Amino acid sequence: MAEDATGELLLQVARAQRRRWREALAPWDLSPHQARALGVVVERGGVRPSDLAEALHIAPRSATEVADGLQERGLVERTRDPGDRRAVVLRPTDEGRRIRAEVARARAADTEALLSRLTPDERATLTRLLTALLD
Amino acid sequence: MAEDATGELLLQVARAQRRRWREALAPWDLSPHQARALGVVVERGGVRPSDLAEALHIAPRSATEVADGLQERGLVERTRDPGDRRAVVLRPTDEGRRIRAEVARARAADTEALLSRLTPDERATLTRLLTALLD
DNA sequence: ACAGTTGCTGAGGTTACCTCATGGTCTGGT
DNA sequence: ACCAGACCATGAGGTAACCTCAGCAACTGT
Repeated sequence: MAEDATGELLLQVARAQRRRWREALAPWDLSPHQARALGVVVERGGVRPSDLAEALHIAPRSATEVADGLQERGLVERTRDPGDRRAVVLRPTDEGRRIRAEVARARAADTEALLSRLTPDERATLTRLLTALLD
Repeated sequence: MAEDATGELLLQVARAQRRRWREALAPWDLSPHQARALGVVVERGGVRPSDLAEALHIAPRSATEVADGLQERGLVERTRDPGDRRAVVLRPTDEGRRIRAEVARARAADTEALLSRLTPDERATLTRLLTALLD
């Protein structure tokens, strides 16, 4: 029962971080999922909905809806793939790139605030241990 | 940007653990949320829906529905609070206690499998660091 | 050249939340 | 001893984020 607490702790810390992130995202009225999707679109420059679905681990059909949401907010636009006229390519708008940069900054600051409780040494150790847990 | 990876890692590890847990729960056809609710009911012996809501961080109305789900499966039963005739008390059935014990065992084994990659020393260190992150 | 596959999306369903309204019950001040 | 106001659970009805299935257009291998 005592050692069980480590797993519980892990989830608790992750939950706290996710909650803080959700709050940090509020100013832009984006869900964590939308923010993540926007990140994928900006990073890759142009993504097909089906590839976005794979990146987000959702069904292809659902990526259409995520794209709808971002398009409504003017953060991405749908363009045609010249090499395949069936396909749609989601591209970030200037506004999308701008917002994504702001979100990334807020997110980094948030993580920094959390990890500032640890010394640089402890941080390195934590990174090492977590990496070991991931295979 | 490099230190950013620690926060990312934390979420990744937690996500992996949650995924494994969800899979471990499949044999009983319980959602993580339901398993958690069953745990609360069994641990406390008897809970009012509003208290369950607080424990699960959901609205009181939603606790009624979680209770419905567990009651349908015969894992909890609704009884009246003799001291307050407005109130309902959710109590575990024998089956509920049995399933909860099995789930707890599976969950412990699962956590153990994850943490077995670390030495006892590393585990203690991880626990210490995570605790520090939680205030 | 056409049968089968692929890419997106409309239609419609499920799940897990939510708020608001209602009816029964408790409680503190007078 | 009363009753105004708070409180408990739940019915009714709504929303967001998923899902599957069907359909249309466009691509591809033989």
